[in-house]
Amino acid sequence: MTTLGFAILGLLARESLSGYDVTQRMKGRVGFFWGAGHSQVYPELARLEGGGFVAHSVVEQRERPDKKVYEITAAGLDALKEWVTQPPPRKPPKDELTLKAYSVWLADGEDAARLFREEGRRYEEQLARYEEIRAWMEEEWAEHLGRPETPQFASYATLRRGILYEQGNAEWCRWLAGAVEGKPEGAGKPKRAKKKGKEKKGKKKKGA
Amino acid sequence: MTTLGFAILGLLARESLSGYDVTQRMKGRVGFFWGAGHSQVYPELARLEGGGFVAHSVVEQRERPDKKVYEITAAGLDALKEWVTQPPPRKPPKDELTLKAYSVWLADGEDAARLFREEGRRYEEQLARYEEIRAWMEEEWAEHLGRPETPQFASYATLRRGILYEQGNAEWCRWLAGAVEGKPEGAGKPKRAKKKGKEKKGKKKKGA
DNA sequence: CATTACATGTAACGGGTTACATGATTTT
DNA sequence: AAAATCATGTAACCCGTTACATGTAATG
Repeated sequence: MTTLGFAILGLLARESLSGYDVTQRMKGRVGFFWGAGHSQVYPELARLEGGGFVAHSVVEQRERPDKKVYEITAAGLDALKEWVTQPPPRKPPKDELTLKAYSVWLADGEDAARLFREEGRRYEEQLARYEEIRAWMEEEWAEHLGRPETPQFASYATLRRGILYEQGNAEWCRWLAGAVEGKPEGAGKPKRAKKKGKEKKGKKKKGA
Repeated sequence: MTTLGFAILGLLARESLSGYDVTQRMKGRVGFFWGAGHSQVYPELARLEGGGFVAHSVVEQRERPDKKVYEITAAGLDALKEWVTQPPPRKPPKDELTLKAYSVWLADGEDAARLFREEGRRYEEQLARYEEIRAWMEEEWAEHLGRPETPQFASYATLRRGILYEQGNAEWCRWLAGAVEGKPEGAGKPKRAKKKGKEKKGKKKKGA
């Protein structure tokens, strides 16, 4: 069973959904950090059904295409419960922005400052959206949030993870943007019309 | 050009390396959050060479296999500089632990608390390792850390990103472990019939 | 009249992981 | 003698993204 399978089971454990609906939640990835397109969802649902973890019933609709509504089975619930408390394989986080930071010493200071200021702003925007949802949850779901056996509590937990994540990113971007600002010359500032004649190298790279 | 290619160029911009050496840095992923095995590195180096971004020279060694030492070219440096300040495609973070949290309402409270306490401990361990490196850098590289044009500064920047990341994870795990602790048993349904043995008693004590 | 939403699939491609393959030297 | 380190590659497979493919019905 793949992680995507458990992601889908996690949705179906809360409510029965069509493949289309599952795809919508996966796109929005609100609350839980995983994603998938419909081209992954439909085959995975078929696989889950083949394994007996879900079952579908066709719902006929007037003036709309018929849809298959998937429901989690007892076996599916068992598998999901088992999986939840199993420690996940920890894989190194891959973050392209951090990778860029690793080579930021080669870039022009203003260009770099612009990048990290911009990215920081986006993280802050996402953070603001999360904080809104959080406020809504804390008001609307007040009774559930002390009860870890409710799906509302679980949603709140993933949201808090998201908030910490965006906060960390935003803070780091702000710091880095400030640090590289006003950095002395770099490469290709003026529309690459002409090459820089100046070299700032005090050090030289080795190699043959 | 792929992200992996830029990751390798980022290493070679600092020092010339053999494929084996590149693989070692990629495994350790210290400082910069990307990873790759040797089966990815060797073909990618060949592709980079085909594109004129790197060049190799064979270094013969007595009592050791010969090695190809790769050096970044001027074209490679240009491509890397160009890439550094380009905004990366932001893709939804995929985190399996957070996905588990989304379904934590189905799990037994003690099992869940154990998982998140354990994971939290690992994040704290990684954090401690990073803080050590940080202290070392701040002492050893004191002069470089105010100079964004040095590779040392860039390494320090990625380290700070790592510290924030681990802090966020650790804090979240601690909070969640506390919140699910003492959760009433049998959340969705009585469990115990399908447990594959009760090994939970012996809590692997590996303290020393 | 055109676009978006609803609704479900398959196919091609690319990147990443694991396994296959070889071989010398140093350490345990 | 066995295992780890140095050193370089290829092949198979899995997962995820993008594109191909089809069709109705609200909405603007």
